[in-house]
Amino acid sequence: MTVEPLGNEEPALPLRERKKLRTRRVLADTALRMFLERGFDETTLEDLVNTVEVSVRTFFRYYSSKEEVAMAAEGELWEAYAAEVARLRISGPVLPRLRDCYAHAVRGLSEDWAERYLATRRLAARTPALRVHHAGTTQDLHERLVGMLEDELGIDGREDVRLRLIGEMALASVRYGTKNWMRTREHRGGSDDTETLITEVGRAFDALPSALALSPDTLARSG
Amino acid sequence: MTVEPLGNEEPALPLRERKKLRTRRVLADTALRMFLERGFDETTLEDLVNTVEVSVRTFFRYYSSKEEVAMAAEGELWEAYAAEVARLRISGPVLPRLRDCYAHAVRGLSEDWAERYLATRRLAARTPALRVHHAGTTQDLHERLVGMLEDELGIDGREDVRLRLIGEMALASVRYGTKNWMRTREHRGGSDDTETLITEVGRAFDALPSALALSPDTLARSG
DNA sequence: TGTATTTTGCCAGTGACTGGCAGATTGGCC
DNA sequence: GGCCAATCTGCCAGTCACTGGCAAAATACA
Repeated sequence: MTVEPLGNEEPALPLRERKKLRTRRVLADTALRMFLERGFDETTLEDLVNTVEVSVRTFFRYYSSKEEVAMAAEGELWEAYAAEVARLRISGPVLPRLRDCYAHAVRGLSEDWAERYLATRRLAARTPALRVHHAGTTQDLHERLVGMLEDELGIDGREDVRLRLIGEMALASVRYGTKNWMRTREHRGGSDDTETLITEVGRAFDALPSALALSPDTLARSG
Repeated sequence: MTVEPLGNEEPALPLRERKKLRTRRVLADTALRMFLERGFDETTLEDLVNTVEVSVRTFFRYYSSKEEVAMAAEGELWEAYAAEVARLRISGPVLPRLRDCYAHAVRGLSEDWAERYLATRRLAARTPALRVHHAGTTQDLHERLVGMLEDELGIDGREDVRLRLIGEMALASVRYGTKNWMRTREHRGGSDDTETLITEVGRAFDALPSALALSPDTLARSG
């Protein structure tokens, strides 16, 4: 493998684990770069594994599909977000807690994550297959989050849809916050991407109640 | 093709068109039946086209993927829904209009649609590939609906997210209304499925404002 | 009945993905 | 350092979804 070491991180892990982590990372980075350069559909899996110098069989031991390796950065975010919500003990309003979980999750990711994520989402925006994959993983995340919250709060979703609606709101906030973040980064490559993303998503979260309250004429049941 | 005529419908259409419509329909019906019996992954496309007695090449002139033919009933619904919203001229509250569009769309579908749709959703519930496809088409529908509404209302989504939130609300209502409908039909095969579906989705629509209003403690920004 | 247009079937190919098995690499133990 | 067990990797052969091209069949229309 033509890879230089990634520097000092987790010297506690055994060699084998570090090597696996590195392969996983190189696969995702190389895939993202190649997909951005040549296009997702135009780049075959064989192109990728030849570049990284692993076999096709090995690739599928790290990622379950071509789409998954392309969206690896988003996968990291969803995992971190779900992990934050999993360790949540709730008392009080749910929505701001979900907002904080998102912020914590993003801050816990590696330093260059934001840049990779921006590139990932730009790629997905112009690749139908990745948009579908994105929609699927987002839906799965929603199910996981709501399921965990229902367990934690002892709520039966069959009878009370409010929690599910809050889940939709939270995901909508993440969606539109991220969309705005991408827009701000559209014409200028800025630093401090991570905090900007958190700010934008947090803004979308905070704007939710007022946005809903501000449109009684459009939201109200009958005028 | 071992197919009996479907009876008296649209005698105005030329023979060729009727034949195409019938092939399209037989493909979807047969696919749904085979997928339900043997499972989606276990049924190959070749199994399907052998049963219907068309070539693989012909299949792909009617449906763009194995997933699409499985979800054909949902595709009809999305098309009808989008068409209703397209012809909408808005003055007043948006959400109830979207609810009515949905009801009109469902009522305009063929008589046995509800049964096929129920079977389709049950199949999707146990088939990961179809859940992903469902998430993708739902996302696409959302984009289409919001785009049309923005054009109609002259709203720029970059500045005003409220319309997009209303779109999310509408789709959430359709989701949970449909889920409840599936639940009511779970243990008893009932007739009048179409009106029951409309009722359930309408109930979800109508419950939205109160559901949001009823949970100030969980929705409010800070207590 | 003849002709133009559309639809279909066949063929050969690409590319994503998988199971099985042999060989290489690593971790733990002496 | 050397050895065994566990794990990881690469190769092979195969399945299946999906596609372009071209010739044959079916249909519309005169």
